[in-house]
Amino acid sequence: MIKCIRCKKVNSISKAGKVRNLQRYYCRHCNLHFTKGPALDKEPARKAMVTLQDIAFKLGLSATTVSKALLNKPDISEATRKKVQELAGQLDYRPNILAQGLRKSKTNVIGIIVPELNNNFFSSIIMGAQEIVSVKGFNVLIAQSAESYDTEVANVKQLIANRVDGVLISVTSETKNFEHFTTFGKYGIPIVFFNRICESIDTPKVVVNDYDGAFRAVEQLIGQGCTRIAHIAGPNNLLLSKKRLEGYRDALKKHQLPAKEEWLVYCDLSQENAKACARQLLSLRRKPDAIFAVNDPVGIQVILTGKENGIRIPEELCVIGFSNDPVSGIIEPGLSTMAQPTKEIGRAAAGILLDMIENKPGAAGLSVLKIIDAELIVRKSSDKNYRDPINAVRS
Amino acid sequence: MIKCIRCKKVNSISKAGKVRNLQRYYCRHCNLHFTKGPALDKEPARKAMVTLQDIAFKLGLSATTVSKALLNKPDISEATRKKVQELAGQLDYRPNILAQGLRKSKTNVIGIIVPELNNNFFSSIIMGAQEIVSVKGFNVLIAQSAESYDTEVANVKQLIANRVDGVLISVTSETKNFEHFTTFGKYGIPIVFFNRICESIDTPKVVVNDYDGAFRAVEQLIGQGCTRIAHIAGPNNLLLSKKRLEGYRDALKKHQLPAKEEWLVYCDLSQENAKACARQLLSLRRKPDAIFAVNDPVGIQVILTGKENGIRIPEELCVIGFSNDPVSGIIEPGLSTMAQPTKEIGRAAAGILLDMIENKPGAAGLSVLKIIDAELIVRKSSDKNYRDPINAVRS
DNA sequence: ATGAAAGCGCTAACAT
DNA sequence: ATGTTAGCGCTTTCAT
Repeated sequence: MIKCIRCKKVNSISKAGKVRNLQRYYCRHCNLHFTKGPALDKEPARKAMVTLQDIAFKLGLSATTVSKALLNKPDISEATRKKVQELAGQLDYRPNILAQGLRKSKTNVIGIIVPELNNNFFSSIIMGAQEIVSVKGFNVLIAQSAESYDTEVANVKQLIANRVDGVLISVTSETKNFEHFTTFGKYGIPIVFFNRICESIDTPKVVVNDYDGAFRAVEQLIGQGCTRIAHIAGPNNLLLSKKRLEGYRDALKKHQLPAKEEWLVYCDLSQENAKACARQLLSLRRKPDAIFAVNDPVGIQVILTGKENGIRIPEELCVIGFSNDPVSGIIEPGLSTMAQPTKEIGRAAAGILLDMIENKPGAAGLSVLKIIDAELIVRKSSDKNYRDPINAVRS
Repeated sequence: MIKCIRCKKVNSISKAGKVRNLQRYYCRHCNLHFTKGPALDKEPARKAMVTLQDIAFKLGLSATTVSKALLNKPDISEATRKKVQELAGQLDYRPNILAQGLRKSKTNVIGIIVPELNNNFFSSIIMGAQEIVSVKGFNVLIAQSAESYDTEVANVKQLIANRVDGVLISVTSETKNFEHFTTFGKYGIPIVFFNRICESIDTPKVVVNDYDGAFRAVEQLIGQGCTRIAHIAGPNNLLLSKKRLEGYRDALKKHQLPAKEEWLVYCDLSQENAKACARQLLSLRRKPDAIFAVNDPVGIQVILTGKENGIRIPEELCVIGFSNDPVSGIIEPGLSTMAQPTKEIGRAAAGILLDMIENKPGAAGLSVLKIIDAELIVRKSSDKNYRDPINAVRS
């Protein structure tokens, strides 16, 4: 009797043709096709991994000698070293990382905690970090907090259980208590914060110059003649929100522009809430003529909402964001923004973390703050003189 | 003398204020701020991880008994079990995953090989997979092939060296030889292909119905009255490219529309090449009145290129893509597409992989093909009757 | 119901 | 220059 390999049911199975000479079946319960193979030779030829012992045995040496030879220790004869390395190559020997880790209390794995993997900003940073650590033989374990404090606490436990050698962290938008991160410290696991950092923990941090970036963004709007400039800020517990808000306020102050209470709204960074914030600002009696959004996804919602309400951008409303999401270059009008060099942030954070992992002793008791400049990118959304490309005029 | 903790230089250091009562320094060479802490109590209070031994000792038991109690083995008295579990909870005991793995030859880690992390389609699939495997206590190791065959081969080695228990794979657009994947089989590591699958390896696969999706996409264009329908296909070694091409051809055939040679171009899926393909099609003397793009990123380049050339979409040119990238709903005009349920793909592939990992014996010698339907989403790019939202008319 | 012993694969300390 | 011993933390026989 043929059973579904998923649900084990028998009566939902029907034959479904043949594939490469094997009878194919279909389980309508699971919506699953599967093939019953020729039992694959019973003993599945499952090659065991090659170990030091294997090599030692074949060469009539001890495992120790082989280990030393492979690690290029000085007290091994050239001849032996060569023999060993050659055979290891032939057999495609890979040291068992678990055994190594167990022995050395070092896993060669770093963890990364990000709010959301599914987000260009964070995935790019991860790529940058991976680039750096992989050349040193480190693997990356990614943990997603999904912007949830509870999940973030669980992430910490997960990474500790995995005995990671170090962790890169960008905190949740709802994290106000940072107690859980100190657990890493207790176990001597170094951590580096990036982007969304925790001020109160004395450990290295990598950020862009949020204050300066915001300041310049707002000055760009001012340069367009905007005088009623609103700001959709991020959650107040995020330092970057505070810094960008500060930059916004100081830019207005410098140019003696009003900073009306009603022109400042806080957003939890969710798409829905961003839209709500945009609606709120755009339905004001004393409507702003420009909006500085705490980040691009929010800025994009502003543009979308503006368009839905028939507001002409940039003529009636200038918009600028922060981060330079790829969508910003595609949406129409293009969203001006302060670009963050994501790969570089990832690389910098990873570099510092590796330093800490490698110079354990020296690294204790010092804290680094690496500040990377953001770059202004002006697109149509905040450029009243913007001319559409010539060849598009025809349309 | 204060040295930079990065470059170790002494003469590029200047004082830079105080932070939380600590002297802050700045290295102009590295553009780095750092603080010299109070040496953090010399012995950094670095708590060692709690082990079975620790618990056993405190309770006057053997490690064996503690292990059994924690694993809920039947031959332990209720009283002991309770005592042990309580203390373990108090001490926040976490079994050492490496030791467990070494002992059981099982790491509880699955690998995922994707072309690019920085891509909504793949990152969403990873999220779906992670969701499923994490509840069973598995971790995910992500390897990026960067669309490079050589990197993919390296990824395989990396994952094997990490002794992963199973692997989810979506192959590179340039992978023609699948030899390297058989290495997993040799070591008894189960693999599941998704999306970009390898036909020739007898192992489970999860895909959307590419043929049917393409067929319906093209029929949608035909329903708009388009008769000169072009296709930007994917690399020919990808099965999904072939299937979508087939669906395209059959839809044309069914409706007795011409399938001109010059209306079919192949794209390597890079943004630059996509743009080039779009240009090529749009500069034809006998210009197509519709383009079916193998995926959304390519479709987006078609729209962008069309707009650059003053071609009105959808009036002069209809466009449809595949996958439903978030950008497709934002670009103007909105890009019609066949949506792929990414999370579901990830979940399905992960579920099958876990089955294989858990029923090692039963799983050998059978192969599953799970086909998920794509869903047609019509947006303005292929809807000649599209009406802009009423409240936008004002603009 | 409990524990002693062995061993997963590796490496560092200590002989020889 | 090579090998012996021991142990990282855990689980699995196999006693008791």
